[in-house]
Amino acid sequence: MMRLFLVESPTKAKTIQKYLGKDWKVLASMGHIKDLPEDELGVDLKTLEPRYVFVRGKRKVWDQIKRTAQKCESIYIGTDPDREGEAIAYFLWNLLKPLGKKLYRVRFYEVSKEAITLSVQKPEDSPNMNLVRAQMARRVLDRLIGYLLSPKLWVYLKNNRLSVGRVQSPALRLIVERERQIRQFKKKKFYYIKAVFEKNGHTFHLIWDYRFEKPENAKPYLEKLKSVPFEVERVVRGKVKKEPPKPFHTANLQAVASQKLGVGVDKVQKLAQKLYEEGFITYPRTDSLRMDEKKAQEFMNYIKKTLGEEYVGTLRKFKEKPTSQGAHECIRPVSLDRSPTGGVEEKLFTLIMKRTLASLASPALLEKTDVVVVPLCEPRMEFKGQWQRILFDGWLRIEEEELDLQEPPPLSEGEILLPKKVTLEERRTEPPPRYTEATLVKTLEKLGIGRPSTYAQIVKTLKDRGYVTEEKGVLKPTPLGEQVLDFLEKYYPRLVDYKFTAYMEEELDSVEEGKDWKTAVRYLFRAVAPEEELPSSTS
DNA sequence: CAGTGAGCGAGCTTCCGCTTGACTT
Repeated sequence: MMRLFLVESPTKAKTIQKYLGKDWKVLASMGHIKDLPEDELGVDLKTLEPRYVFVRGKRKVWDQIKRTAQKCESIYIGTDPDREGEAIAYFLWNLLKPLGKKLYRVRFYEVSKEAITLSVQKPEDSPNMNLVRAQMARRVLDRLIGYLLSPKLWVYLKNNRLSVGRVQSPALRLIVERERQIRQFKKKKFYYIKAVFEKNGHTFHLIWDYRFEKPENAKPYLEKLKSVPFEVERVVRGKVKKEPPKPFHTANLQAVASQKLGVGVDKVQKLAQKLYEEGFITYPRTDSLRMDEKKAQEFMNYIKKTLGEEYVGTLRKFKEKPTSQGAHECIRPVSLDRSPTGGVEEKLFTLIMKRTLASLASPALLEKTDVVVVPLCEPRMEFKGQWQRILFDGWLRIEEEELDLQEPPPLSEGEILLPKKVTLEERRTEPPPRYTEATLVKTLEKLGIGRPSTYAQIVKTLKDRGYVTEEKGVLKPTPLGEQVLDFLEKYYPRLVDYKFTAYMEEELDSVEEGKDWKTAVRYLFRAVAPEEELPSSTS
């Protein structure tokens, strides 16, 4: 008699099928099977009880699973061990229960033969209901906010296609707020004095770190400095370690790759998905920085073989963010033996490979030199400069990161110098830069807004709604986007308050520890929309 | 009798997050 094993993704199913062999049938749910209905609220406002229906097109998937299940003696549900995966497991469990077969929930944290076999040997008797309820809490709160508050906006701005949401609205605020900072920003010119020296054919300059508002103010100093010798007061050399970068996860990869390859984050995600499906890289939607120990060892051996022992670093453990769900590994090559050839795909793979290897390589060692030179006159003006050079390149050798490095000037303390020239430099203060898709995604991740599978989607939603435009990769709010934010700041300020959204996360997370999910949702929704009528629980 | 306006109801729209492949632009 066969046994059935269920996972979320077909690619994973194929791999696991190979590990488990012929006595098993491995099928994929393709994500969520059941969800709230699309065309109505789907939540009872009195009881907060959600009404779940088949996701469009998933009835077929379920039929296939059911047919197979009937032929099997037992069923193992191996969806991802995170909040969403647990919810998928729960719905599968409820659908399968009537079949009267033996049901198990299994968890594994990497797709390897050992991990799968072990999980099957130690199955659990039910889904983790705290995790399931935590997912429901988020789902229902997001639905209430989205479907009850968006219509307010339709009335207010007379446009039935507008939307607000727990994720998109704070993202909109980031972009609008930055635009307002830029608009208010007054560019200010300022001036500073630069002294150029030459020694042994080595030309270098030092700067007096004092800002003049008007060039006239600098004049007396400039005059004085023209004919004055300088004394080298300090030459301080120190060694600085430059640690290797962390490996990639989704947010990181989108930010770095879209910048380096000059493509949008959605394109990066599509390419990564393709590399994943072709077996070149690990799962591309992850918030984990974890790396399989054996794989890391293999990569380090490769570094040793190609660059030498001294380039081998360590496998570091990174503190997982509280939002991290830990179901996957970082994004890394599956193997160094196979790589795609040609096109942007190869470039993306190379980027991932280099970052992966670099993360396991040894730190670079830099020599930092601080120089202070003082003119022999009053008042005391400290001219400073800083140089860095590489003593040992370490991981830099792999990533080939461009560093602005120059040889320090050959100076020793007490030495007297005559400047070649002393000039007044003009600069202006610059406003903060607008967000690009890449920097927005990074900021969202930092604020804990959104999930790896939706980062690219968030930007698209804001564009689709006409809230922001993108020109030359730069995001700007439209007048409509600004109106929407005005509306939110006026009527639902907490929805666009980063501190409150962080607090919301905390409250929702407490459901995972066993707090009643409906209480949390009711409380949070009331906090966001106090005017909104949400009847108290009657029970 | 033709044209107007109020009132009503139906239909469409909206969230976030998980996953591909079958569609269209």
